[in-house]
Amino acid sequence: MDVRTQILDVATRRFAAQGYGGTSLSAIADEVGIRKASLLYHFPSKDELHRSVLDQVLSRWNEVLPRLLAAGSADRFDALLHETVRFFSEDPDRARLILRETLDNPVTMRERLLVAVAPWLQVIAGYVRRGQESGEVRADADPEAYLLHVIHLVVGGLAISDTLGIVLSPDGASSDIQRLTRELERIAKVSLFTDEGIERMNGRRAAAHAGSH
Amino acid sequence: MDVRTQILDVATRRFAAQGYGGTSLSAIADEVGIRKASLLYHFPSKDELHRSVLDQVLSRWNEVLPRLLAAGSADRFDALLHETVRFFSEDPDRARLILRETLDNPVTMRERLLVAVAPWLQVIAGYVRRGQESGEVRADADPEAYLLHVIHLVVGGLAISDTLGIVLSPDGASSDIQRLTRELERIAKVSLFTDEGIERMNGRRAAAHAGSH
DNA sequence: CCTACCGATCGGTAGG
DNA sequence: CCTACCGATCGGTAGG
Repeated sequence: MDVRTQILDVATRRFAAQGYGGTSLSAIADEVGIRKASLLYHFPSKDELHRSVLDQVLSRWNEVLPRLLAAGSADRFDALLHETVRFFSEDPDRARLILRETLDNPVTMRERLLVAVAPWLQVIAGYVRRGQESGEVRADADPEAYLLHVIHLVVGGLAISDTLGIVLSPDGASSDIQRLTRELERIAKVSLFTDEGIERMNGRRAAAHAGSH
Repeated sequence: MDVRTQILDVATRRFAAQGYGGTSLSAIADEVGIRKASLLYHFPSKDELHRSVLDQVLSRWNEVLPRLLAAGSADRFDALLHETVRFFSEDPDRARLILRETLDNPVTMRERLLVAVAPWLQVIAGYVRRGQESGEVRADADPEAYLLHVIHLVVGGLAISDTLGIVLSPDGASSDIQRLTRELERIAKVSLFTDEGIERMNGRRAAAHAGSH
């Protein structure tokens, strides 16, 4: 692995764990095994390094998302939710970085959200509204507000999942994360769909499975 | 207002906004209008000041919570949820401080949660289980995991509520926070109670209101 | 509550 | 990728 990638990896972990202000360039350089001055040859400033770390995380997500939206399967919501959970639980540092950035630089993050999140949020909200017309989605749900809460539930929840897990079993079993994510998906689904909608969704999935055998 | 209280107020706001590492003692002292050395007369170290800020926030919450649990009204859950939302939306810095502490010092926060949160979480989880037996609460809900998600939904959601709100309406209307909290309470309730449970709850509330007139 | 000062560490530069 | 070094700022102390 080349030095640049090593620096990005270490910096991602450190920024996620201790934040921008709590991480020094020397600490990153030490862990990589080079001098601070050498790090500043690859990234001209601490700010540039931080930007690169964020860009890397967000671009990975921008690769995954359009593929999910384009899939267009019958139970699109199910797949979208599950893949989002998988993406952030695969590496919780992604979630921690986004959460930290939202706390540290709310103004910058607001602009980024407006550009990167708002458009496809409107698209999914459109699906939700169509679901309300057909009776599959609860009539009293607020599509945009609901989606924002679910995104936050996933991103924020996985950012602090190990801390939440400890309350379930003080010895810290790894099964706690599973228990938390299963309940998270239950909350997200049951607060969106009507009983009729859930039945229809299960019916479609059973049909799809039967057809593929 | 005495100097000590002024220092605590300014420090609370700064720690919530920029975190521990991103806040300097000089910056706090400047805003209060004293010298850094004078600040260190009232609080012997930055760490002590930080501890005092956290203690102040958590002790306020420990005043409110037992009163809510002791109330023992029929729709206890409704009141508990609503008051928790009110407490943190009254001053979102409380939520930001707790969220930051969870990210910065997960080990310390885990111990604190085990001591301060786990006991009464078990109590409320007991209520939820009784609700499952009587059919008011959904049978497939995981009481402890559910409660942790709702706590996170409230605390984390209010910590970043202004950032989430901007996606709803780019000009940033204050009504967005209302829209978000209303949807938050809807998600929390509908994912916990069965339709029968909600009907019973509304019935009880109507009866209570009629009785009080 | 102040002035004056401390060593340590910060991000960053010069020059090789 | 290194050594050597910069000014600025950090948390904290001495002494009044």
